[in-house]
Amino acid sequence: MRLSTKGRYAVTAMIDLALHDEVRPVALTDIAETQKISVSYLEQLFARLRKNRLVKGMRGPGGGYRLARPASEVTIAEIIAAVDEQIDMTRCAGKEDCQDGEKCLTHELWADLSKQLYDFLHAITLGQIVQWPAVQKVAVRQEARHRRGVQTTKSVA
Amino acid sequence: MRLSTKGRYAVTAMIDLALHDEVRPVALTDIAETQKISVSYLEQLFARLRKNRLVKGMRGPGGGYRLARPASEVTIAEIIAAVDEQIDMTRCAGKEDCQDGEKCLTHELWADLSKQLYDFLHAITLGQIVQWPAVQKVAVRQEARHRRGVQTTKSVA
DNA sequence: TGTATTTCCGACCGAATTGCTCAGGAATTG
DNA sequence: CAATTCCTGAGCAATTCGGTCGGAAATACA
Repeated sequence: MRLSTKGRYAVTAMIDLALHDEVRPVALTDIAETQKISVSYLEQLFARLRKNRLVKGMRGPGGGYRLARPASEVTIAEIIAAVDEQIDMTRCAGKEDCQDGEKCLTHELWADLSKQLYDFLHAITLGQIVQWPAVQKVAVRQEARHRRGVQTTKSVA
Repeated sequence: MRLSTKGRYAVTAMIDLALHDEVRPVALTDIAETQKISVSYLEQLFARLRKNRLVKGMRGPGGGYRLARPASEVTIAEIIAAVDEQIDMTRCAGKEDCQDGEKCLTHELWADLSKQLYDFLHAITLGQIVQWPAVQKVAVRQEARHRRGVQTTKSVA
């Protein structure tokens, strides 16, 4: 269980989807704008999210991404694990007896601690988060902006 | 709150200290051996741990590192925060109104989620971890090895 | 049918971080 | 004085982060 800006971007993007789910698909350009990161980078993240069946992509005009499952069934731990795509982590995982023929302290300990962390993040779903007051507040504001048809990017050809 | 191998090394090393505290200082060479990482890298980590008053260094033969406080008063969150030494994280922290004059969704949301994670890790102390069965088991084995004076590294010149 | 939109896909790239090496200085023990 | 161990700093290869570019495939709509 690793945790960096990558996971943060992914989680925030998923919240974005959860907020507008049932309304319309969310295009990556929208997310890129609100999150202030590039579309191409988001594409890489969403490729992994799609591979892990967390989102569904819909092409063409008016297209975008949707949650593949109800928000109440998607957990933070899943999202972070999907984009991290880590392989080994413990350096001695299975391949050799790292210390004296048995598992090392690092192995045992971190497995335990990591599991606790995972369980903690696995208990938090997108459905819960969209209910948080802070999120609700911003969501309403964003939706209002969208309905007004505001274009923050310059509409140059 | 970031979480990578760096934090993992630091936490595991601190556990090592907690296990042998009250007995003797632990030299970095010992930790480097059990964790299979270089002494110099550990020195860098411990420089930060020392700066954050989590450990005390004792020079000279028989020296090493000790916990600066009782194990029951040192939390995982502190350790990780000490070695991460992160600066900004949110890209828009304070310096500008990132969206429409108010804080952005990313900001609000991640602040909340990150705080929950921090609280969770702040509730786990080194004192608790050394009581875990898995840790106890390995600790006894390690201590036995140490008393026998076993040299796991080849004793070549 | 054509055109705009938007997901997909792959290659490549600069900057930061990770983990390490080397070289030496400062304190402490004996 | 000599060995040990912390302490400091410079530098370096590999990886990851976040991004750029160029295009292909699907879809909506005129």
